Amino acid sequence: MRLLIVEDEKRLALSLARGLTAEGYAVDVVHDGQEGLHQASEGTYDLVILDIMLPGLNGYRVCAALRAAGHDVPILMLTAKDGEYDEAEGLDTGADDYLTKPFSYVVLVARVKALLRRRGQGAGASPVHVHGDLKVDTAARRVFLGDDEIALTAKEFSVLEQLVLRAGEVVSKSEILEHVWDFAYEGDPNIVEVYVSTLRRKLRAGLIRTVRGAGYRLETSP
Amino acid sequence: MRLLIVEDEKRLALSLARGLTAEGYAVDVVHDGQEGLHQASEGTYDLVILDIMLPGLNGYRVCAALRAAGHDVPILMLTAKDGEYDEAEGLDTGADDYLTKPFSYVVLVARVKALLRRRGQGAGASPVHVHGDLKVDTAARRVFLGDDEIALTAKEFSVLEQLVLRAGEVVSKSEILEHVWDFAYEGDPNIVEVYVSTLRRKLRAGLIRTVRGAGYRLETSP
DNA sequence: ACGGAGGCTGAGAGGAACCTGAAGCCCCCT
DNA sequence: AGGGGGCTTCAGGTTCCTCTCAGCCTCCGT
Repeated sequence: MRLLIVEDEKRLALSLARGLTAEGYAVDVVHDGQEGLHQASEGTYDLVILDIMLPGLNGYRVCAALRAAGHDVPILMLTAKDGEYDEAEGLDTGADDYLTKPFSYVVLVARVKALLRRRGQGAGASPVHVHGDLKVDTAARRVFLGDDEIALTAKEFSVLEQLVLRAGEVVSKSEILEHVWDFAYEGDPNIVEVYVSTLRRKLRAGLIRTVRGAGYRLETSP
Repeated sequence: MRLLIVEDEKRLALSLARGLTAEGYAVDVVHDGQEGLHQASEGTYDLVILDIMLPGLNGYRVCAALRAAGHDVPILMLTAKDGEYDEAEGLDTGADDYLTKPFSYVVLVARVKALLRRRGQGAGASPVHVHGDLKVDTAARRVFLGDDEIALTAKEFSVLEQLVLRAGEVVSKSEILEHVWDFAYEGDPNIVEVYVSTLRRKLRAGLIRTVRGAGYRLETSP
């Protein structure tokens, strides 16, 4: 993880750099806005820590210029004293977060980690199950086949979920019934077949294999 | 954000609860120390407001017991008259802040916010959430869509906040109810739908997606 | 090859889940 | 005490799920 610190107070910059290096990040430091913009534009950083009061080009400008150029690197703004930071302007220019000096070192590290985590969260944090080109995100309740999102109803999703959770194993119809419906379900057990049929049509025929007399199995390898 | 008020003066408790509810917090009230300890031990509160003079078990005891049990929820102590509060004892038992009655409403709210903010920082939570052109600042309780600030009421904001905090995931109606209203909420669950409807009108229709049979999901990518 | 059990699937009735405009209530401010 | 804003309830309307049913297909044992 590479961080860029744009901060003109050399003592502070150095101390931050030292600390963040100790946390395991690769840290570069520049001392004015112009240089900061130039460096950050390389697009090789995972996060930019940006002071607002800077010689040359102030933090807002740097931030706005980066966004205008299409960079979506996370930006953490630093502001000298309470009130200096104009929240609306900060948000407008596209900063992701801000910290008011003086801040504790612990807080800074926490924010940096939070921003990096948030950024990396596109797919990582939620329980996502992948089997071949099938991707099932149980937190978002979304299903992808290759690049296409497949729209499933609540029951359809729940049935698929049962199969995915035990991918490669045979799951019996009664197990699916008990988990997706109720233990007390009184209806036609055929309902499971109906949903499997729908899933095959919406996804791909070969994905859910029937094991006669036993149940269904989600294929794990193509 | 869920708050617990432990206060035996019913009039005061009620008035605090009312005001804090208006600020957008979910508030529960209990009237004696025993019950307060019990409730707070559930660990579902983000902050506890604790009177010192209480029937059953006084505030110091409740506070100490909570800390002894490993709970680090922020605690704001209330004390009847100047001098009653023994600062050393309060700090010893692990309170985070205290207020001397009579206090103004504004001061109370400010302290509550400060404690919650402080906690949020330590945990690495960041107050600004950006998803596409939607920007939500949970500390300032402000919302921007593109360049325009959107005026939201307390409840509207709280509902949106729940969705933003888990952007991309499905949040069920009952989860929203429990966090924004109370566990004890007896009203029509349809209230959530009403607020979602309002948010869609004030923000943009496509932003909050209904996941039938499951809940709502804030869209993260266009 | 044949029969039967197990499995598949299209169609449609019925209803659950959801949306939203309207109206009442309550609190607070003037 | 009047008015306004926010919160909540309610009910009508709409969408689209769910489940049943019935006929057909497939597999397997004899």
